Amino acid sequence: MIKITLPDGSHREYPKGVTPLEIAHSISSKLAKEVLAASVNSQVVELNRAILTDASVELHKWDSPQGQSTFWHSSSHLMAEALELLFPGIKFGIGPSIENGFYYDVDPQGRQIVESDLPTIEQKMLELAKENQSFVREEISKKDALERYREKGDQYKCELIGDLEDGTISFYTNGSFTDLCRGPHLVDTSVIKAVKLTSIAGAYWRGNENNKMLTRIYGITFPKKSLLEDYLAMVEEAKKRDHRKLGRELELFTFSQKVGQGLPMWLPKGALLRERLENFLKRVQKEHGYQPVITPHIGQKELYVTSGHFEKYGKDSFQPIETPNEGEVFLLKPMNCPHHCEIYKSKPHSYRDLPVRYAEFGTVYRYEQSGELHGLTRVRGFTQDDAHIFCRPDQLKEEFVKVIDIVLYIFKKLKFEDYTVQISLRDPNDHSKYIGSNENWERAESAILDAVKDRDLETVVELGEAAFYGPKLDFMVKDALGRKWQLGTIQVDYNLPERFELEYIGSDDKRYRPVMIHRAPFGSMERFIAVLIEHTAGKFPLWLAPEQVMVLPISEKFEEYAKKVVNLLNNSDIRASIDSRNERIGKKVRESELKKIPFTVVVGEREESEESLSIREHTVGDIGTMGIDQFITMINRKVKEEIIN
RNA sequence: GCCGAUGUAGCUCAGUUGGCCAGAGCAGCUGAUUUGUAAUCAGCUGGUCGGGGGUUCGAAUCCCUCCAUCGGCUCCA
Repeated sequence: MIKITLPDGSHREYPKGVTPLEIAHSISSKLAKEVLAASVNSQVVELNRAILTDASVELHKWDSPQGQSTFWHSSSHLMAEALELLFPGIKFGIGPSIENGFYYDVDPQGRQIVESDLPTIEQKMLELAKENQSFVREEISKKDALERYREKGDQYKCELIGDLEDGTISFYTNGSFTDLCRGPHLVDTSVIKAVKLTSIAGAYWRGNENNKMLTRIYGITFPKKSLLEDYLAMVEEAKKRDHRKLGRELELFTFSQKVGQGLPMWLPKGALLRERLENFLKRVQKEHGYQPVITPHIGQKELYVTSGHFEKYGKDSFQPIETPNEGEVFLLKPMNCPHHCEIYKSKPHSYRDLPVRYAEFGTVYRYEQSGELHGLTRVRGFTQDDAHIFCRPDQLKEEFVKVIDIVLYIFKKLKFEDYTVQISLRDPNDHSKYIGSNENWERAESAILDAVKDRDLETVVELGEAAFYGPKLDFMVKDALGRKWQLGTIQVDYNLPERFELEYIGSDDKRYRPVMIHRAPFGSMERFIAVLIEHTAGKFPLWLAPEQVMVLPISEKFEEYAKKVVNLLNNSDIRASIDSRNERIGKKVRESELKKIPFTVVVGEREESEESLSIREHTVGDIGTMGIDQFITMINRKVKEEIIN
C-alpha cells in the first residue's frame, strides 16, 4: 500500500500502482467524470499514470489551469490527427496549449491550408473525438525516435529530437496519429465536445525570421458546447471595447491614408482627453521635483552616432533628412534622451544640484514594420511622457524607488489595477545585442532588483527583454482581447552618460559621472489612452471625459434657458454643451448615452420656472432634480474626489 | 518585413455563377411636428465600388500590381 496526500491535507491508502483516475473514483463518481489531469508530487501527469510511491496528489478539473492546458494540449494532437487525415504527408512543427486554447504549426508541403478549410477540420476533429481515442504514452530511445521521424521524413521533429536528452523522450498516440510529446494528455478524446478553430496565420519555424514560415492554426475546445458559446460571446463583447472602434465612435482620433500609416491624429475630443492626462502628469511631476524642458523634433545624425542609436537602428529608421548643404544630415527624433543629455551638458553641475530631472512630452518617430502597426498601441509617431533623471551613484536607488512610487501613484489614480511588473534583463546567451561594459550592466541590474525588493513589488523576470543600453522595469497590461502591451518603463543607464561624457563636480572638486534613469509612466500617450479606452470601454471618469454634461432642452422654447445653464456650467470649468436639435427628448437622451457622456441634463418648463435641472447619470438613469449651483457643486466635488485624493 | 484574410456613401452592411442608370439602415440636409428621459414622420443629398493596369461587347464581380486595414509571426530605442 502507498499513502496518498490530498490537497486538503487528508491521507488515504491505496494499493501500489493506483492511478489518479482510480483515486478520483474512490472519492466520487462525479469527480471521476470531471477530472482531466492530476499533479503527482507537483508534476502534472495523465490520469492513468500508475503511482508507485507515497505521493501528494491533486486532481485537476476544467476549472484549473492544469486541467485546461491538458485539455487543449490533447486537442492540438486531435487537430493534428485530423490534419494528417485531410492533408496526407503534412509535416508537423510544435503544437502547444496556450492561454486560450492551442495551436499547431504545420508545413502542408506546398499545398495551402486556408481559412475556408477550418470548418472541415473542425468537423473531422469532432468525428475523431467521438471515437473515444485513448492517448497512449510510450517512452522511447533517442535513436529510435530519430529513426521513426527520419523514415516519415519529418524534418522538424528530427530537429526537435536533436535537442533532447536521451532517456527523456516520449511519444503519445491517439488514433492514427503519433507525436513526439512530453505530455501529459487526457485519458481519451471523448471529453472534447466543442471545437472552434479560430484563425490561421504564418509563423516562423522556431520563432526565427530566417527560418521557413509554417502555417499556424489556432483553435480552442471545450468539454461542453455551452462553454464554447459563452467564450465566443465573451470575445464578441471584448471586441466592442476595442479602442480602434471606440476611438472612431467617440471621435477621439483618426488615421488617414494620405497622412500615412501609423500616424494618428487627435480629434478635438481626443485632444481634450489627452490634455487632461498630460496636465495631471505635469502636476504630479512638478510635485516630485521634475523640470519641464522642450526639445526639437529632429537632431543631427552625429547626436545619434554618439548615443549609439544610429548604429543600432539607423538602417531600420526613417531615413536621414538631408539639406541643400552638402553633408548636413538630420534624423527624426526616435527618442528624447540624447537631447536631454545635451541639455544636461549645457551647464556644469555640482554634486549638490543632483538629481536633475528633465521632463518632456516628447514626440518621437520610429519606423515600425508595417505589419506591426496596431491602432494607437503601435504607431510610427507618438508622444512619450518622458523624463530623464541625472543623479549621483549614491542616489540611484532612492531615485529609482521614487520613480516606482510615481508610477504606482499614477496607476492608482487612474484605477489601473490589472498590470504586471516585469524586470527586463539581458539575453544571457547573447550579449552582442547590447552596448556597455558588463560591470555597468551588473550595477544597473542590481539597482533595479534592489529597488523592487525595497518596494516589495511582485515581479516577473524576462531575459532578453532589456533595451540595448540597459535593463528595464516595465509595467505590462493587457488589452480587451488579452494582448500584452508595455506601458510604463523605468530604465537604469550607465552607458549614455559615458557616451555623452556627462559630468558633475564632487565635493572634492573632482569630476564624476552621473547615472541616468529613463522613465515614462504611461510609455506613450497613444498607447496609454488606447489601453485606458479598452479598460473603461470608453466610459471615462468624470475628470477625463471630453464632454461631461449634455444639456437637452425639451423643445425650442427652453433653448434660452438651456444656453444659460451651459454658460454657467462652462464658467465653473465644467465641459458642457447643448443639443438643441429639433429631435425628441428620447432620441437625444439615447445619443447622449451612446456617447457615454457622464451627465445628461433635461430642461423644460418645470426646470426653467424653478431654475433647476433634471439630471440623468450615464448608465444609471434619472437621478432627480437639483438646483444649478447644487449640480455644479456636485460635479466639482466628484472631479476633486477622483483626482485629488 | 513575412503568412493569410479583407477593402462598396461619414458609419454598419446588401449586391446570386461578369449584364439595364450600384442598393438599404443610421448619420447629414430640408420641411412638418414643439416634443419630459435609449430611435417622430416625410422628402432630399451623398459612391472615381481602395489606387493603377489588364481580360472582355460589357467588370464592384475575373487576372496582375500597388496601397491600406484586420488576425498572427518577427521586431519594438
